[in-house]
Amino acid sequence: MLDIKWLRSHPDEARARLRDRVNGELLQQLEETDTRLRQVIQQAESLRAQQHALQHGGAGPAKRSITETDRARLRQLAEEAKQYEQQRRELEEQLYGILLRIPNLPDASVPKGRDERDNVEVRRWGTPKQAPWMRPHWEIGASLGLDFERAAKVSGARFVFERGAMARLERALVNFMLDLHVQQHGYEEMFPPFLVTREAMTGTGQLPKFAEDAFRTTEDELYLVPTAEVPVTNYHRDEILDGATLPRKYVAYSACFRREAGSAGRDTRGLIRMHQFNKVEMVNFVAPEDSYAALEAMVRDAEEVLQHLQLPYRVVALCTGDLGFSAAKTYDLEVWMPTQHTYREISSCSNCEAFQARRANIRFRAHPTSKPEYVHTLNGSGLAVGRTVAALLENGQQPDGSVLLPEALIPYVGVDRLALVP
RNA sequence: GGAGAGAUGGCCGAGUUGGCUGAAGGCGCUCGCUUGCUAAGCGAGUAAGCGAUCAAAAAUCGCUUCGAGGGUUCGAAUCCCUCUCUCUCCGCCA
Repeated sequence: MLDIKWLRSHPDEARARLRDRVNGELLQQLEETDTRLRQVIQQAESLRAQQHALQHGGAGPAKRSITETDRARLRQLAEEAKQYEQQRRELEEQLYGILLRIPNLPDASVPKGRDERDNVEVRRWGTPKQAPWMRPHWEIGASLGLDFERAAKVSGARFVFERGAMARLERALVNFMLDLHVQQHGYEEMFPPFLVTREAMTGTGQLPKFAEDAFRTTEDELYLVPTAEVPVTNYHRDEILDGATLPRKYVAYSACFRREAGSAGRDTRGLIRMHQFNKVEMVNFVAPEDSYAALEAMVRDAEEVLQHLQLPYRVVALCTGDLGFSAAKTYDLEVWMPTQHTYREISSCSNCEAFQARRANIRFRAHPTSKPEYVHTLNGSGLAVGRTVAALLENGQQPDGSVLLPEALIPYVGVDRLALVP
């Protein structure tokens, strides 16, 4: 959510900076509603002030005895004030509804552009391999413990069973990533709930605009988390944090659930686009002046996972048109996929500035006596585990159909290669 | 799921015959003083949000907020209703 006061005083700048992200009509509606609301607020408050003046008769405590004429007048004032309050509530709701649908402002450093083709590559690491004999990960995986057919029988499309060493690899990756971030990068491990309320989903920006992407339980109106970002960011909802405790860096594993509405036909094979996948997520709460340095650090933290896994990748700065709803700036990490001859997203690290903090009401005091201000929140995958498995299979495959595992993973998996499941 | 108790400011905790309570007291925190360190002591201060005046800040004025929503009343932390959450006991369960 953007700051209404800022929008009020910078209508033209808002329009210009949001041009690639929102149509101008919404901003027009916002201005009109805001103007009407402020008129109504003034009228309602002046009526209340009159009421109080009559009750108190100047300074001091309220009068215990009130004359009949005053009482009649007060009754009338109360009635009028009630009507304005009603209008005020309605307008506030409207205004809030509009604000919740306006995406974040891109930072000045974000490249201008319409879609992913305008994203800017920042750097590369590792040497991509490709060879004619290499096979896509779902083919290699079929004999190594990836079972999509039975998953379809049990759960439908876009689910998977993993068996044996493959299942162990999945679990090993989670542990490896968590250990790395906790031991080397100073994160605190957190284990979050996988079902969250509508308020939590609104706090991070998944709702109200993207309801069709989420799985929802109908009885209780709880949502399956699409990412641990949702529970972990909302962990500090409605809190005023002590500035001395910033930055707070959390890392959490969670299963992630996404309906993938609108992506029919895309990435239908393999582990790339699932309804359920595992992810290790980093979340930072930082003071505003530190958030861009924190974003760079977070990207490096995610990159280090790929480096330990010996997976070639590149870092991409998303352009204004490709930015997610809540993000002011985002770097994607894209891992090399030999059989697709391209880099595929495996991590996304974003600085949301105060956008989520304003929605979720997360503030801090720089000093014990200073006014509360909104924190900046950041989140980044570190990494998406399913896609990491896919990348390991494709990049580590051998001509005999086995898969060599990177050194760093061997203690976690217990073997140095995935070989045929008998 | 059944029965009972509760929800007040950064924290703890008074206040339930409706008005003088935005809210006692304590802790914490900030500033100052004091004691040769530490600890302690003394004094002052210390909620948030919104609106108006203002170029802006500061300041001032006004409004709102005692879990949430609604009701009674000129007036509600205090009375009534609904909901949410927490705690205790019972049941069930990994």
